[in-house]
Amino acid sequence: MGRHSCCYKQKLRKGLWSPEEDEKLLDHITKFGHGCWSSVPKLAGLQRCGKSCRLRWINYLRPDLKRGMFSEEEERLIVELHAVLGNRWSQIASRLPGRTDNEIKNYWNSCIKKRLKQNGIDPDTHKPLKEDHKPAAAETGDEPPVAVAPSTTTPVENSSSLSREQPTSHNPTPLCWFEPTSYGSDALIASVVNLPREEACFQPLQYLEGGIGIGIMNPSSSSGSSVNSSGVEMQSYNSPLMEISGMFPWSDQLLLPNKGAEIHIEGEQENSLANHSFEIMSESVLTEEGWGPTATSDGQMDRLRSGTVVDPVAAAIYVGDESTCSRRRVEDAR
DNA sequence: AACAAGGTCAACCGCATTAAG
DNA sequence: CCTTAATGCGGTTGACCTTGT
Repeated sequence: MGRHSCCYKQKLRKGLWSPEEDEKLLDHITKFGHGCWSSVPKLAGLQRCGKSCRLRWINYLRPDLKRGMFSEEEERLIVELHAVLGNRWSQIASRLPGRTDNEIKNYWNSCIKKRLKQNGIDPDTHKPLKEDHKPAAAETGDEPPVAVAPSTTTPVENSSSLSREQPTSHNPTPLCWFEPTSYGSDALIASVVNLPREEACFQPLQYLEGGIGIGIMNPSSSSGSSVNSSGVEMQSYNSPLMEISGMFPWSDQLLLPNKGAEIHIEGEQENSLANHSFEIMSESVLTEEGWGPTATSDGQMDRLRSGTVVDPVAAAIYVGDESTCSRRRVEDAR
């Protein structure tokens, strides 16, 4: 255990990669693929250990890397995912196409962390810092606000410091979101979901385990509201089942090539139970074959497939045993 | 121009997990 | 089941760069 055996070998280069080394590695992997990493340096003619080659490929040479500055949307996503996942950089990276875990980790440590602190947010807990730790207003001055995970913000912060766009007909105001029952729990992970009433768009979250659930809540299943520790109004739902919901197990075709598969809820907004429909946007991903037998109840899947009509007061992507999921709706303060 | 301080980021280290024999 | 090798991940380091004095 412990150290990789190749680390003991002599005459292995360390440190920065030269352009020649990059070329050799790129050429080799382009032609033959990496296969077993420990054999790559020998086959590619490099005086490096396999581990070093792997890292160089993943973090620098891979052709699908995006590079360049992080967009505002990427930054917001990182903050939101970090609020749920903590320092699981590889899982966060899997949600940002073209970005590496190392890149995100560096960006977090050098930029986001600092800005969250300046905004009075503890980057570790994603909760407001204590009053005496907050910087003076003058100190927070010119830095643009960083997006804050919704589950951690107070209503005041929602209206003042979030860098979300203003609602328009194409970009409606997020109605609500969900909080996980506890960080690190797989029971419910949906805090990254903002639900525009008119045009909810979800992306399956690769890090979830067990499956993906899609559901729509009916206000009639609400058991009442309460105010959480951050002062955010929470709506509780008693019913273990939503009006329409289903659990779909992860499968390779869902996870690997189509991380960005989308599920839309679309339709005109009216206050009736008959004005919204599901549409599976990527049939190649969420094929019927790919849907598992663990649907919550008979009939619901058929309705979902055919684009059924419901009132999406709220929706969530969650995982695990549905019966253990406590779903909470957070009213948008705006 | 020279230096110091702070920031950035590529790469390494060491541990945990997984796979193979 | 045990051992060992391979792989993956997060934390850390240090070289290089930028900015301020």
